[in-house]
Amino acid sequence: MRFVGFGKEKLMDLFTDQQPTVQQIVKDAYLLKSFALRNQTQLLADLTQLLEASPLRNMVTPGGFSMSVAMSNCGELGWVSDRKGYRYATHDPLTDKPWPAMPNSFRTLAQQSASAVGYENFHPDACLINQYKVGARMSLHQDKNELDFNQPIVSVSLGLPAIFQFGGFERADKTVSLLLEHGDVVVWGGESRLRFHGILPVKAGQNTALNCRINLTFRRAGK
DNA sequence: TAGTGTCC
DNA sequence: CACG
Repeated sequence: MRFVGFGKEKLMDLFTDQQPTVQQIVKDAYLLKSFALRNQTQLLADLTQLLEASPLRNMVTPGGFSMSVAMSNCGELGWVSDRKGYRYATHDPLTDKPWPAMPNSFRTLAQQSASAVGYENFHPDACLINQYKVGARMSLHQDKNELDFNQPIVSVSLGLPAIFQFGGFERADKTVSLLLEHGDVVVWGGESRLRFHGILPVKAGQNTALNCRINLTFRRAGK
């Protein structure tokens, strides 16, 4: 086991599991390196298709600021933000149509990721698609608009690398930083389900097929 | 506070 | 770090 010291709370013990690609972070949080690479061709094809139906758009926060991350959704429910607040909606406010169905390639990856770290009954009904162009960021926040915190969060990273910050249960708590690269998956649930997390501004990058970072976040939003 | 501008 |  390799201890990685991070500040006052010694937040992180990071160690390698039996599977060389799976690392556990703090409690009930896992990094699966390169886990999404196997099916990436199908994944990207499905992504392109569903974004034609529900395009990426920059949503507005309740405070009135435009988010630097462009978003869309697929699945029964989609996360939306506007001046009224954050919530899940069955329909895309841009098209007034239901969000595109969650492709099998998406669902399978999410469930396999969750199973790989012990969440055997993950049934996502929502997939938030985040596009980070160079410079885009996501400040520390909690995923707490879902109805059932017993199900984990599965986050899939594609394209440009980014630094993921994983914190505590208050915004000011010490955070740890993880480099998330193309194909990496982060899963957190249980006692870590409501930890603050965020993404530092994405830097102009390497020679990737995508000139941006795409993040797929799978959740059980409804009951 | 799922942001931003500004100060020291 | 204050601001809304």
